[in-house]
Amino acid sequence: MVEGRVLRMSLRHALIGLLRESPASGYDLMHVFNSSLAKVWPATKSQVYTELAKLADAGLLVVTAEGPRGRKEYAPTEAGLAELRRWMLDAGNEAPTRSESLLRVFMLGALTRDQARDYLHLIQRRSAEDLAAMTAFGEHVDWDREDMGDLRIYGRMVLEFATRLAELSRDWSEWAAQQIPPTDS
Amino acid sequence: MVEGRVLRMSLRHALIGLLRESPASGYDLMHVFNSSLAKVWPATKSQVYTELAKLADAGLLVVTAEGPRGRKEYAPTEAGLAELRRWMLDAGNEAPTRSESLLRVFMLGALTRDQARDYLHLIQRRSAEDLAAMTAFGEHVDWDREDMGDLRIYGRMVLEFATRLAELSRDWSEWAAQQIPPTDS
DNA sequence: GCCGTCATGTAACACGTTACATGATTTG
DNA sequence: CAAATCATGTAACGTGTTACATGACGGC
Repeated sequence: MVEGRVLRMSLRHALIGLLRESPASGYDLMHVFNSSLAKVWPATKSQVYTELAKLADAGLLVVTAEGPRGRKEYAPTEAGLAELRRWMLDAGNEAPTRSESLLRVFMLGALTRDQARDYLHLIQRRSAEDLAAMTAFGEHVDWDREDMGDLRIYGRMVLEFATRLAELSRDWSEWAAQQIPPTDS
Repeated sequence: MVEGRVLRMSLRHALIGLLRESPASGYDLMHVFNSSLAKVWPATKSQVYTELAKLADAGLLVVTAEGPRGRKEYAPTEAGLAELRRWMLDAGNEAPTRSESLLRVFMLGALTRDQARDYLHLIQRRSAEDLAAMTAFGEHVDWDREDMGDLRIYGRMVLEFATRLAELSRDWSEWAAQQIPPTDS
C-alpha cells in the first residue's frame, strides 16, 4: 500500500465505480469495457490488469477472493470510494474530447466530392446500425433486476443519450451529404 | 527526409489537412487548435511543433518561408497530400471515442441523489452556453469569403453537428435530471 | 485427451500533457 | 522602454495500444 497523487486517469475511477456495484475480477471487468462501456470509455486488458494492480498497491482496492486459475476478485476500500467521490465532484476539469469522424469531415476537401459524399453515407449507415443495436439492447436488458442497483437509473440515462446521439448522427449525415454540390470537382 | 510507417496519429493528418488550405506556421496552427478545432481534436503547442518537425523530416511537409523570430511556414508535399488522402479513405479503423461526462453519469450512483442531479444540471448549463457560443460564432463567420475554400462547405457541416449536439445534450440532461427520484438516499 | 474459455500478466512503443526554457518584434 | 504578443522548442512523465507470453480449468 503506497501513497501517491492521483492526476487525471478516468480508468481508475471507472474501475472503482464498477467494483462499487459488486466485487469482480479483471476478466469480468474486461467484459464490461468490451460491451456496455465500449463506446464510453474503452480499455484494453493490459490496461485493466495493470491498473487493478496499481490500485490495490495504492490501497484503493483490496482482493476479496481468489479463485481458480489465479482469479482475483477486487472490491474498493473506503479510501477508494473516497477517491471516486472526489473525482465525481471534481467536474471542473474534464478530459478533452476527440472525434476522429468530425476531424475527417473538416478535412473532406482533400477528397473528391463523390468520395466526400461516400464518407458521409458511411457515417449514416453506421449510425443507423448503432441505433438498431442500442434499441435491441435496451429491450433485451431487464432494467428491474434488483442487482442492477443504481444502474437501473444511470445506465438507462447513458443508453438514452447514446440512442439520441445515434439518431442525431444519422439525420445529420443525411443532411450533410446533401450539402455537397452534385458535380464532381 | 526519412521514410517511416504511419500508424494511427490523427494529429499528423489534421496538420497536413490544415496546411492544404494555405501555408502556415506552428504558431498559426496553434490558434486553430485552440479555437475552431478545440472541441474536435485538441492539441498542445508542444505536440504541434514536434509533429511539424517530424513531418518535415519525413518529407510530408516542407518549409516554404521563414520570417522574423524564427517563424517557419510549412506546406504539404505531394507525399504529404497522398498520405492525407490515404488516411481519409481508410475510414475502417477509427480511433475509439471517450466521453468522460458519460462515464461520470454511469458512476453517479457513487454520489447522493442531490449531487447527481446537480451534476446533470451542470451539464445542462454548459451545453446551453456552448450552444449560445456556437450560434454566435456561426453568425460571425463570413462563410462566403473566397479564401475559405472547401471549409465553406465542410466547416459549416462540423458547426452544424456541434450545434445539434449541444441541443441534444441540453435537452437530454434536463430530461435525465428529472429521472432521479426526488428523495435523497 | 482436445478444445474453448477462463485468467493473468510483461515489454515495447505510440500518443498526449505539463513544466521548463528562451528570446525577438511590435505597439503604445 | 515596458509590456504584450509572436515564435520556437526540449524533457519528463502520464496514459493508451499492440504484441508477446503463459497456463489452468471445464466440458465433451
